Amino acid sequence: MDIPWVLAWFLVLMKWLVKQEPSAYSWSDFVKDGKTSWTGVRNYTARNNLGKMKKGDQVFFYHSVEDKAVVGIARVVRTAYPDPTAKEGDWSAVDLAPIKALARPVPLQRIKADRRLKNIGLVRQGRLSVMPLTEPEFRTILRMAGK
DNA sequence: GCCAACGTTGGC
DNA sequence: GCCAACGTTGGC
Repeated sequence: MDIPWVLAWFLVLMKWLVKQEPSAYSWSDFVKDGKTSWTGVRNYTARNNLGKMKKGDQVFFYHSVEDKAVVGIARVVRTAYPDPTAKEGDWSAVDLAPIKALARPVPLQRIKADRRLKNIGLVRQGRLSVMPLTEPEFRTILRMAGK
């Protein structure tokens, strides 16, 4: 049986979450730019996750330190390429573009309080800056944001 | 290859 | 500002 190509494509898309300190680069900076290259990742696990991103994947934008909340959704517009800001070493960047801000940002506190989200990197590995989310995890956060 | 020392991130 | 968690570095 053939799967319609639209559905097939939907099934392979992955979900991600990236962290950024808003004092360094905020969601509003991102919206103003319309697109950005996600450079500066210097952690192997995070870099490997960047490498798995596919064009069209959806990515939550999380504000660390000051806000501690998921504030928006972006999409991958260019897959991994060598990070131009890396003077040495094998580091990667991707290009992201904003889709939309969440109606209500989802604070870390609420994420931690939800049993369905207890396995996400944000909770289990606090320092990881680029992490995958399962489809249910992604939808749970989306629902918490109130459509 | 082990592990102590050190550096960084990020929540509290 | 503190500190836990984690990653990296470098001496042995």
